[in-house]
Amino acid sequence: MEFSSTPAQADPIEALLVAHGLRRTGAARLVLGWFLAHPDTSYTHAQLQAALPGTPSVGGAGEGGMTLDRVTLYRLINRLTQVGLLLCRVDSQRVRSYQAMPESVRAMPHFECQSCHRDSPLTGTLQANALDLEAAAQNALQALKALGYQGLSLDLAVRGVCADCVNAVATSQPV
Amino acid sequence: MEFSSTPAQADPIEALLVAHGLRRTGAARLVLGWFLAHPDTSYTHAQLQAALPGTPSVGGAGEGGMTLDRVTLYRLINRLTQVGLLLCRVDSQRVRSYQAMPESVRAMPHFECQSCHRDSPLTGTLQANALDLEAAAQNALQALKALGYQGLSLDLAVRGVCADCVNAVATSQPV
DNA sequence: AGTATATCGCAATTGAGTTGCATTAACTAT
DNA sequence: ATAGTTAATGCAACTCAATTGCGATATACT
Repeated sequence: MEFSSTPAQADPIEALLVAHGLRRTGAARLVLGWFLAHPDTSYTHAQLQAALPGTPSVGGAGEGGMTLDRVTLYRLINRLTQVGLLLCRVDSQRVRSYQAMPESVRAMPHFECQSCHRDSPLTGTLQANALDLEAAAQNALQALKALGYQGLSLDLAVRGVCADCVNAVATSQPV
Repeated sequence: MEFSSTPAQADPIEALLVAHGLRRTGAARLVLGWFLAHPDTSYTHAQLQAALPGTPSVGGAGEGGMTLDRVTLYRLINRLTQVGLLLCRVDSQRVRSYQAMPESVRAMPHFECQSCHRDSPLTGTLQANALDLEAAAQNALQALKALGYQGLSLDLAVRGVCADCVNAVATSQPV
């Protein structure tokens, strides 16, 4: 309903939805639109629901003001993920976070401390090494794409105990 | 209690425990011993409790026969992980799995399908690429070790939608 | 020995995510 | 446009890995 009754989708968001076999509902437009408007930013289900216009606060975003049901949002992001529109990660605290599937593949190497559960990106010297990794990874990605895989993304996680926690253990308390 | 009252630990398992500030309890010896006896094998909490001697079935493993409490096992593997004796991963279904922290770093690249949630190791052509990745990764690891990080492990995850699921979406049902 | 403190075991709780089902809205064929 | 089909929504109840509180034990320290 609303206005343009034309089944032809000028809107790129709606075009993506139909191209992936999903219906053009208000919720789907809202959520996919949000992710596309915030590339390279990942949201947990809770963060997304808080960020999405509809709740209280800020106000004048795009849509009206109705809140999206918790379960509806869960099912929607599941659908978007299953068709490859979203990228889903599970963090070290077992919470899923989602972001728009990136166009180009980036390695984004990060370190997860198994003691304090901090997750920090590898920087400095490590980032330089990361670039090598990224280059090497591109080849693997190309091979997968050739096999018909879609929406690929690379996650390089280094796990261990960070220097802070190693020291903290020596003097008792974890950091 | 029991026998050797010598605080000096001939047992390498007990040596590891004390070296990491943990007490030499029966549970700790049992669990750490199990992990060390099964390198490169990862267990979820449930799998570990089932595998550990003490329950019913098989019988003559090592210790007596008393079952380990669920919560005790949770806390024990948490402690072992925090000091770097265990490596902990969270799979795509949000379940943690643990294994003995490997000596040498291996990349073990794997693919996680976001639709069917299958997690398969990269093989064949992809494995060749993986070796490049591994080589590149070693440098990053060395850098971290130099900074005082401990018990490092590398996880290379490729995420996307596998060819099966891409086809399945076209004809409706996910695989 | 005697004391301090990890660790254990049990019960109850948390919290992300799921499932069932009746209702509503979007697509599809007439 | 109009009726029929099927997906998406919303609510309540549920699952399940993991955590927390706390009294009871077992290790470690002096």
